[in-house]
Amino acid sequence: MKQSSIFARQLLKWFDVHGRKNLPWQQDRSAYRVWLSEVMLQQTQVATVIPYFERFVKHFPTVWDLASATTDEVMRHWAGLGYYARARNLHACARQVCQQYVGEFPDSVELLQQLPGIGRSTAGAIVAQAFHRRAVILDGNVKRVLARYRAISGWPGKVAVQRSLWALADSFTPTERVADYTQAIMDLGATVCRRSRPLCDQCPLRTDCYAAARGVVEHFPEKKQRSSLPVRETCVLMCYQAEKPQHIMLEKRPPTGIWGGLWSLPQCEPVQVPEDVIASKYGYQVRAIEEAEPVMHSFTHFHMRIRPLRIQLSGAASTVAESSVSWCNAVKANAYGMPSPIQALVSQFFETLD
DNA sequence: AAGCCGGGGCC
DNA sequence: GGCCCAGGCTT
Repeated sequence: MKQSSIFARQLLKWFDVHGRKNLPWQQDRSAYRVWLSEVMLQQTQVATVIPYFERFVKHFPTVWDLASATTDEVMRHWAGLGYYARARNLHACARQVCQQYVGEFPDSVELLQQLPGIGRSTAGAIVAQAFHRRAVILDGNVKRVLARYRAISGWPGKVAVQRSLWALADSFTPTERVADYTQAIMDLGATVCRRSRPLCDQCPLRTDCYAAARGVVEHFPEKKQRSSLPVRETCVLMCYQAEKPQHIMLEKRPPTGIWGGLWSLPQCEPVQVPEDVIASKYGYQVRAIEEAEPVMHSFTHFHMRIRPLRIQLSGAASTVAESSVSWCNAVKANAYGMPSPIQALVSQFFETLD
């Protein structure tokens, strides 16, 4: 038997036992309901979509109801789902279907794809699930299943990788039970062939899966390669008082996040006004600010451009009491656990003292 | 080809 | 707090 038919056969056998068959849009199937669910499910998880779908079909039972609604009314029912261009396209699509097709969705991928908000994969899903005609889908779940099954390397956003995945998807799509098949491969991707912690011991395709055979399932699909890491900018405040210039203000960072629990210099966003930050957060007035040369520091996922501001304070702290603040001098500096770039800046600060 | 849209789940 | 998600559209 051909490999391509083994794939569908094993998948459908699994679907008959473990597949999802009680989703709202699987009941009372019509092109309208399938289309609506597919658009809502673009980049949105099933559990999030369900209540929106039910409210939507209650208020707009047919494509005619949706087409004749106002934009505000449609947007109101979409509010909270995100990607609001989907709602605008949905409304435009409903109107076009009523005007151009007398309220009947066309049953071919080519015609469906010409409608707003319907791309290749959504068109395929509608054809397979609403019209029970053979059509190919390739959404995030299918991409993951296929990339692992055949160990397809490269990031799926690349055109060459997309072409390979579409070709694979096409070759595995059967001519019988296409509605169940498309649901099955999505269910497998969502529940077994998950992005993280896949349940390979429950997978019906395991014996023929290249990635599983090599023990590298979680290496697929590959992530987008970051050619240049993003650069974030922050200002560090090197605060000292004229009366005791040998001390610098340190602040203990929150226990979680970047540099969690370490001592560091107070920070602010480049868009903030340091004078305001110091007054409101630490209760000091500023006498003078001098900006030093920026320092670069690299993390795994981004670069940080640190702009040191040497700030002379005037007067004592007013009402604001910061328990997480400490005044550090050159002798005590070693006793503070500081991130290396901050450590370097603090040492540099003490070296430049008279 | 790459950026954008967005709220929510998950780690 | 980052990454990803039943993608499609724009530049």
